[in-house]
Amino acid sequence: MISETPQRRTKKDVLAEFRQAEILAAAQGVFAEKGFAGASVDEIAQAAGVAKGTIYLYYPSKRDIYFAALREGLSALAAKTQEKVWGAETLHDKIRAYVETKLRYCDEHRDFFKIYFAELGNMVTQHETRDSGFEKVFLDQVALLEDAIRLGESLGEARDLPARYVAFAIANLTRGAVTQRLVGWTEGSIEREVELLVDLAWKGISSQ
Amino acid sequence: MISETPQRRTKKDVLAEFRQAEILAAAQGVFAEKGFAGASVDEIAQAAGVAKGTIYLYYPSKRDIYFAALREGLSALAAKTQEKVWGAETLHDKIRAYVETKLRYCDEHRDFFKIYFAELGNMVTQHETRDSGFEKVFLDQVALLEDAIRLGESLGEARDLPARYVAFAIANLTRGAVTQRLVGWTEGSIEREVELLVDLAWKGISSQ
DNA sequence: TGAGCTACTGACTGTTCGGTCAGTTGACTG
DNA sequence: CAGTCAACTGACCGAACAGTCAGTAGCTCA
Repeated sequence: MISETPQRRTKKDVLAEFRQAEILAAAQGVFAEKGFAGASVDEIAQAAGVAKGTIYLYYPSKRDIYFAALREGLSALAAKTQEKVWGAETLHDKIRAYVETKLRYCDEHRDFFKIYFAELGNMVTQHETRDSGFEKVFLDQVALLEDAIRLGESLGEARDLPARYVAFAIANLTRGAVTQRLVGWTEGSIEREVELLVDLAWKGISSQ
Repeated sequence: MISETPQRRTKKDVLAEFRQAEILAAAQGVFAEKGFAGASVDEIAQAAGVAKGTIYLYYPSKRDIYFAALREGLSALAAKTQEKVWGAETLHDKIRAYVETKLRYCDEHRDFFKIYFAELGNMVTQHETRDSGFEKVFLDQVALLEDAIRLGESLGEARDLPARYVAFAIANLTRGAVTQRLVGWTEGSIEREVELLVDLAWKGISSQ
């Protein structure tokens, strides 16, 4: 009996996790298409193939679904970016790793990125977003670059510049490029775009 | 009688314009603080010091107020930027003019910029925005830079690069810097920030 | 002074939608 | 097969809110 309880519990949890993931995926699609305000819980339920009540068995509110969708994609992206940047040797390669990871990830997770960038925009007006520990994840990404640049400077790879500003600049360059792809203003191979962006950034910061 | 009608009409129009502007200013404040969805028409009315019904005497819908607020600031910004960029001689000065105008304007019209950037973010998810002739104004700004860069290339000021990409890059750099200021991640004098950004961009694109 | 007119008001309406909960289904057990 | 239980359902509720319109205030002009 004592040994059975944890087993059943696990089985139940697996099912619950499956449902949660199912709902989350549906929600991501709907939010990406209509934005937070434009999406209704009924729509999400329909997309997930369940009744509205079921949604509320797994998430306490609409906002929670939204943040869950955001958090899921965001932490995966952050982890991947960190891995790639840390794995690169030189500053040049680190910058390429940063830009490339974001651009590729965007191509594979368009829905997530739509939500992500819409939310970044809303952070300016809606304060709620900023208190959700979500600002931090974004700033951590910048810090990743900042550290790399500091290191590069000390090794003489880059000229002496305020690392924080430069890190923001590269992050902004990348964010813009991704946005333009999402909106359809830019086309062409990712490789070429990465090349161009890294080239620009590198010329801007390298010590000759 | 025939000569009186246009006079009275003018007087009436002046009053109407005044009210419109009054409402618009109030709306800008409310939208900047709460975003489109978060703002209610009642709130705007209260901020403007009029009853809700009055709002609807001057604007047909909430969306229309929003777009009016956006359009007003946007066309002023676009005009000013164009003037400054066209007024500059060299490519280097044109880029500085672009960056500086935006950063200064942001400082003076924070409310407008909050709405502007929130909307740029929402353009990714909400298609309505994209059909409102509003996308064009943004792209025109980029085209301004693009032309300058093409000219600079032909004069040997800049190395040979796809002008459109570079124009987007500078626009993104600027947009990011302004966003960071709005959110409070960056401080310090505008002059210094302009210097840094232009320096980075220029090193990136100049022909040695 | 009072008739006419227009800018303005704010209570009201219809609708949308987040969230609830009494009831149903179906799997499992003894 | 009957009984139990948990996952699931969807009609329902109440709040929020965009937009309306009958009524008021106050100015103008005869």
